[in-house]
Amino acid sequence: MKKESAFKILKNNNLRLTKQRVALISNILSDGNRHLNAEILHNEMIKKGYKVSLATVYNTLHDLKKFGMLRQVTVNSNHKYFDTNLSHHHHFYDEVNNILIDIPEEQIIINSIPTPPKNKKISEIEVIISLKNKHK
Amino acid sequence: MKKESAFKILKNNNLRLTKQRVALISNILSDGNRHLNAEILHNEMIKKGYKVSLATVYNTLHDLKKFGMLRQVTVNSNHKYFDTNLSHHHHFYDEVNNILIDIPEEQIIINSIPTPPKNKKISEIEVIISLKNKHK
DNA sequence: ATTTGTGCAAATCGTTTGCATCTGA
DNA sequence: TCAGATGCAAACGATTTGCACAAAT
Repeated sequence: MKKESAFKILKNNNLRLTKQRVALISNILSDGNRHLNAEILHNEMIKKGYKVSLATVYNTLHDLKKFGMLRQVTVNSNHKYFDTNLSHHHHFYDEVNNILIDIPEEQIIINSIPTPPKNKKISEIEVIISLKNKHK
Repeated sequence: MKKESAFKILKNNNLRLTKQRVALISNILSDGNRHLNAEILHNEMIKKGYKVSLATVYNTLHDLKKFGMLRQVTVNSNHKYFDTNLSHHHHFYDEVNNILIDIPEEQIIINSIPTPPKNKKISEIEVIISLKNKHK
């Protein structure tokens, strides 16, 4: 099942089914909604015994992003993640632990939106709610 | 007037009034709401004939951020700016030209906000509306 | 005189690239 | 067979650090 999706993704985009790509994609898709970056993913692969280079991890992440299989989320101020949750949604950003937490789209209702500048249109609305620890 | 604010900021935070810091802060504050980064600021200073090193620019930006005189904004996916507009507000992000445009807080009304996870509280809500060019 | 800041160059971090080699179609 | 992919190491851009020198208190 996991393998099948990896196959399909590669096939649909005329990418060769290399060992590395299949393994990477399977791993990315294997575990629900995740927020990962190249380093995390690379470490996971090594730990699981797959041999992949960091460069290939970057390539594959960018391929998947290009084909709309991953979304990229950046938060203040230093961290960049690829998000395997493709549904439109927002994020909590835990400032203390540096992790993102999904917020389903319907939990944030925006009632008023400014008009975009001339000749521009909205491509995406993203809400990031930063979190700090309670009390203190 | 500009100089005065620079003096005050430094004084209030026990920073020495060095030529470089005063010049940098004056420059940062001189021109309304801006979105700048170290490189931009450094170039401006050079162009205006002030001698400041890039390292000092970084130091000063971070000092000001620490003291709440600047806010840091990051957007997908590569650009990090220091925002001299301290009032709470949101941003358009022009994907084509890589620039930020302020949105006054009151122009975005959020009607429903999810409950933060246990033991966390909201420190900031940030909305980034990405823009692409119309038609096409 | 003492402490703090500055500037430079070297170091670091995450990411990208060039290129020789390998591999899937 | 051979275009496309991989892995490595070198290159890169943004930021940071270490240290000798300079300036502020």
